[in-house]
Amino acid sequence: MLDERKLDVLRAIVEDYVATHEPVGSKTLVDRHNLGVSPATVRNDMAALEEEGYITQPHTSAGRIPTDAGYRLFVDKLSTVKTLTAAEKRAITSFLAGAVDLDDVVRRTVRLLAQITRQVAIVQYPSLNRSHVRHVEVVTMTPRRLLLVLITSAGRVEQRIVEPPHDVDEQLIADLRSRLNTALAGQRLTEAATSLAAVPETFAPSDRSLVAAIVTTLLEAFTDEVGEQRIAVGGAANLTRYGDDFERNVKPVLEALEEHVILLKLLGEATNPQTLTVRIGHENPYEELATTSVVATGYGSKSEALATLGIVGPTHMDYPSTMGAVRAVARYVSQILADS
Amino acid sequence: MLDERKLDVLRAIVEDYVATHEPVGSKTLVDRHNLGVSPATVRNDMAALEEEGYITQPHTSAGRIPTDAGYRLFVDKLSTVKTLTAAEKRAITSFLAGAVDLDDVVRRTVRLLAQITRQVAIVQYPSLNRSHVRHVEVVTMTPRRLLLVLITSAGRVEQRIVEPPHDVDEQLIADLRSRLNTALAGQRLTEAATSLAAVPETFAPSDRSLVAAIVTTLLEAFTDEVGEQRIAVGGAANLTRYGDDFERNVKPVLEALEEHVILLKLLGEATNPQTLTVRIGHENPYEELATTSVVATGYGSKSEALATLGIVGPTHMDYPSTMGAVRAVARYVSQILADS
DNA sequence: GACTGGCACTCGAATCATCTGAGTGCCAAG
DNA sequence: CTTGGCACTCAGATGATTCGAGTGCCAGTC
Repeated sequence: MLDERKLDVLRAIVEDYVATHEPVGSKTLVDRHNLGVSPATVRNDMAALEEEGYITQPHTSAGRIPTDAGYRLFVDKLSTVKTLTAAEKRAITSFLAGAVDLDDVVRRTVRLLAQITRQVAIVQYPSLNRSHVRHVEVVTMTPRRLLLVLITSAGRVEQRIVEPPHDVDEQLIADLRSRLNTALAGQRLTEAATSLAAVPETFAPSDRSLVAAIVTTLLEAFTDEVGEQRIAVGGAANLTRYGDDFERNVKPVLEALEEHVILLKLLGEATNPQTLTVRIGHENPYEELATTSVVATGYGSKSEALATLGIVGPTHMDYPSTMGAVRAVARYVSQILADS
Repeated sequence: MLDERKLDVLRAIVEDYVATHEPVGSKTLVDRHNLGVSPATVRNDMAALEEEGYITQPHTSAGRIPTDAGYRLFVDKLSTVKTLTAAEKRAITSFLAGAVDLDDVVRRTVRLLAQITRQVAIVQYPSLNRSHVRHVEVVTMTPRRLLLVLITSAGRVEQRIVEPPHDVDEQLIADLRSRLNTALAGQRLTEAATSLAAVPETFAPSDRSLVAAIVTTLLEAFTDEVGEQRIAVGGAANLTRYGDDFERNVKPVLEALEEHVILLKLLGEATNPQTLTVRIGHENPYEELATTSVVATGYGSKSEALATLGIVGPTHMDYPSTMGAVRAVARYVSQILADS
């Protein structure tokens, strides 16, 4: 049905349209790419491609533009992910290496990704389902006010204030602190919740109500921490490069960026950094984002992804470069995280 | 020069223009506001107002629009800050009350502010110049790897990893922990840095190199913490309400939102929550933001501001309502922070 | 059978002329 | 000082016209 040359034509159309953002006609196509055939031939091929639904005409006497299906075919079969230059790779590592803590890594990653791809970048904070309890700290601020601090292996810190029903004994706190750490340290957050429930029973009945109060709050912190899916966004200024139809193209994206729930859905399930997810136009789950594509991938470790990062941009983006950049950034972030 | 009625006319022009975003003429003006005089009279007044530089004509045969100076006069003399309805106030308090920690307070505040004002909201995290050391924790992760955790009175947590030159003794760590807390707890971050310098000397010479390494890292954390000026932004989708001249109006703002340094400068010095800073069009320090106004105020406590929050919007915004909302939110956030 | 040059046709976008009306400035009268 | 009246201005809307990139199709060529 579609021979080699027709695919070449489709590839040329996509590349041209992405570069110019203007419908591309048969003449310009043979001028710019050396297809070795005449415009008339190309026109025949175009007719076939349109028949198959890969390209379309905005109006009768205009050139063709790729459809979502056209981009899809292009991404799947007609292009290869572009690898970054050595200089770019160096820039990435040195920029990421400067990070001081997890938050900083994420912030830098977002910035970096937005800058390289010149698109809107989205980075999900490392998910904590799989992270471990590193340390639990109980600090007495005043006799009636305790501060609980939970530190996880992903480097995140969760803190809660507890106001116990009656004054607390410093000795009891020290005891509690050590028992909590013995019971929980090294456990996954999800398991830790279970272990936690058993702790109050090990105390003398008179202390149990107090311990229970503390444990309850700590438990809340655990579940919050597991459930929370934080996200960082950057490069919104790149939306100006979308083209003009502001209302239709830019507004929905801007709105989506405010709703982290939507972003999470857009990013989708975390995959390992080898696999890139590309969702083109209508393929993504929001009607309003029909002119928008998402390129995402997991990061965290070679085998198991901790979280997802990616970019959002117009369907007429430069997929090979963008995909290359997203993949590279994901790999380097994974590396940085593994090292620290 | 400008009698009472001329000022009434200016007020009417501003209110009308803000509502319609269209140049307002003498006829429509007398129709909509009951000024009690004829269009011809209004025209004379308008001529005077234009002479004085408060209004201008986009072109000869069009109505008038306020200049920056016109808005300035309106804000300073012709309007009163609009107070919120009881329902709105209740909504604010209940929304803020649900916050679990400082980060959450800030996130909620941004969202709230963006929603009420329907503008882009900016909230600076409480500045730490004035905050105190609440607790310092030293955790042994492996014998050659320590985790330092600094908790401040503003509820922020800073963490660092130290890899000491040789294995550490658990006893020494415990000792160090208690000495650090005795020396630092309750001190302001800036003072604490000084006190910190004296700590190594109190240890036996053999331990000093180790202690010094830890202290140096902690010191870094202190200065980072003091210097860092984090900012949260929200409601960018409201930029779509700017009008149409995308390139000129929206793009610069979107770009500014990425640069937190610029935002900090826009927000300006923190004032107490009673005082509202309004910077109109050219008054703000960036040429590109000439069509943009900023409404900001400090928050934190009645007398002394911890940080600044505010909104950014088109010069033709509804100042009385916006100012009312900003002021109200600042007050309620201050209250929440004081309570916790 | 695949490719090509030629040609008539289509139709959006650009150009230009014209019209319309909201809004102005000014003046003379109240 | 205010007002009705009036001539004037000019941006924006409307409509006719042109222009040209691009198309589909066909007949001829390799």
